Amino acid sequence: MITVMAGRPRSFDRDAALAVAVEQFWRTGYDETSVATLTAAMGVSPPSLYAAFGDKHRLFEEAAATYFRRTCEGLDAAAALPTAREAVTRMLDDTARAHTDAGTPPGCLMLTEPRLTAQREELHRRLQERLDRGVRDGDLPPDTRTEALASFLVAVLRGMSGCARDGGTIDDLRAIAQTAMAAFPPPSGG
Amino acid sequence: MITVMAGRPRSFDRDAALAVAVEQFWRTGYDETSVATLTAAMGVSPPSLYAAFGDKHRLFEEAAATYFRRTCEGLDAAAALPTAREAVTRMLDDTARAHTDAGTPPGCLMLTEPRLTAQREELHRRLQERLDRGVRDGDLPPDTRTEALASFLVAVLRGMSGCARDGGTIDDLRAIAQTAMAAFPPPSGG
DNA sequence: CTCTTTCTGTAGTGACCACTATTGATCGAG
DNA sequence: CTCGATCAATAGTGGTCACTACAGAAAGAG
Repeated sequence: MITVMAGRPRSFDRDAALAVAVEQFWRTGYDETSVATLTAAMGVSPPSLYAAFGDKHRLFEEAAATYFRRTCEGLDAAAALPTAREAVTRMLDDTARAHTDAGTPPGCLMLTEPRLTAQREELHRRLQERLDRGVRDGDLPPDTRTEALASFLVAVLRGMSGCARDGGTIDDLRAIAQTAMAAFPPPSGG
Repeated sequence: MITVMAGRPRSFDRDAALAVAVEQFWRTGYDETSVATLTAAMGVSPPSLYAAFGDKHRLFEEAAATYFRRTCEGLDAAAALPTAREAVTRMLDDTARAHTDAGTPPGCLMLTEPRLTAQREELHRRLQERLDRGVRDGDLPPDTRTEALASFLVAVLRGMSGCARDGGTIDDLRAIAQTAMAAFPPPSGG
């Protein structure tokens, strides 16, 4: 079943426009990002935006999903490291870099936007899974409270994002990450 | 020099109205709190609000200062404990309770509101001062990186606030606090 | 009492919000 | 070419925003 495509084709790149929307929502959040600024930044008139993305809320959801997918790729790469400690260390260092990258807005959309609770829960779930694997692999003590440790790590990540939004540098964020790793269980028994 | 007070007196309690404004800003933040909801909650008409508090921005600043003053009282009480470890432990426990108290909005105004960067810097300064005192008192190792530790603690506090806003319970926040304390330097040497 | 001052409520200001009706342009199909 | 379909841009929709002009009410000073 192939849908027949007659009529005038779209004159802008939908993916490129969505990327611009991601950047806007990332920089100023959902509420502070108006449709007028979105259309201006995307180079698209309001009717075209609504035809292509539905409404502001659905555009945000699509933008947030895009952002989350990209974040998870980095997360999976870190999680693939041999031990939980290496995985978490890598994740924190990636975070320090990403949250202060000059080419993108400071901080993290997922960790800052109030309405993205579900994404943060998913992040927590993935973290805990990696920690549980560390327990199974024996590189974390068997009595490790993986859920509390995952909650702690999410809190630290959120704190790093907030620090970046407040103007913190990559070194500030690395100092937080390094200090946080002192709370990570040592490899040899707990 | 005494100012002569003629004219009709104010018909509402300014401090009580301010307390209501604190609660509103705390619950929904600066941008999401409209003057209309403020006047409704405070039981004051718009012109009275503007006569008593200036404008929305100044009302917010006054509300934030009130909130901050109250927070600092608890902070000072914790800081007065004998050792830095006790002080920080108490502060984290107070935070877990305050951020999930049923009588107030979840989380923390100072740690959530983007425009309150100065208050967070002041919090960081106070934390570092208490840690420095711990080093001087000898209950923290002399090589303790107090600035990084203070940044870490602010990050954890912010993470706890965010967790509370996402629906976390007091036990969730206590688990974060307890895990974070594992990163605190042990009392006897570094 | 009058006069002055300050508060109060009603009612509305222009600006911006998310969103859309309408019209005309531009494509593929035949 | 004509025709039908889908796009795009102009120009607005009602609603809400922070904020205020205005007029009447309530107090102290004399």
